[in-house]
Amino acid sequence: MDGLALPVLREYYDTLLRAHGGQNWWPARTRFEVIVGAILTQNTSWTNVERVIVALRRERLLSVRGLEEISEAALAQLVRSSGYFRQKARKLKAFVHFLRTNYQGSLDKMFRTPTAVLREQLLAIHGIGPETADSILLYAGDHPVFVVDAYTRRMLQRHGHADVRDPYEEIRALFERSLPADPALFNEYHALIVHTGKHFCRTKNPRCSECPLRPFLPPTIKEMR
DNA sequence: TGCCAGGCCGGGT
DNA sequence: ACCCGGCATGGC
Repeated sequence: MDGLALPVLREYYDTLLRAHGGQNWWPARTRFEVIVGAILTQNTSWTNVERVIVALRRERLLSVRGLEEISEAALAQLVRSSGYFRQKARKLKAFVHFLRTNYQGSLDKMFRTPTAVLREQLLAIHGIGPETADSILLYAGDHPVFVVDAYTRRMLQRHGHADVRDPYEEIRALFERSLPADPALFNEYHALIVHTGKHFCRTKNPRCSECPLRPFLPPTIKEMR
């Protein structure tokens, strides 16, 4: 992948927006809930996460204090249905510990930190990798970073713009230099990619013929004959 | 019934 | 700098 912007990424966005309309993501009531959801949904379907969010809300645990006061073992049981539950309990604990230690438990203070600095801090937390860090920055903090996930990679790969093994940072840089640095745009674009991916690009039963981006696909071998 | 889902870590080359 | 096994539940 070279260092050039890809104007076609703007066309994809326009096309997806026309086809599906605004997605109004991320499904969450508060910034803290966004962060919890971002951690819980790692390699896990959102339906498995939703039950946990509901349970945590019922237990009044969707707050920094709440997660600080419950034991890790008890938390693990509550997040069970989101999978990797011991790992995720530890990760949630690690995040609130970070927030308390560095920002007195205040998301306001945390998100006032310059984007690049905060991104590095988030990446240093156990359980927060590039996608989770960027989801937190964009969807909870309204910072202008593009979130790259499995759907994003699949889309670029199918259209011949990237390889599966391209590093996360390169994919992110590609989007960020091809688009204006607008959090609302990045937010909507990523939501549209996920929405489109879920409906048309599943490994099983792909309905690619109905995908709005189909006109942009390179011809298959069969079609070239 | 196996495969998959909005990743990340730690240890090994 | 990559590569890989482990982590775990619920839906189809």
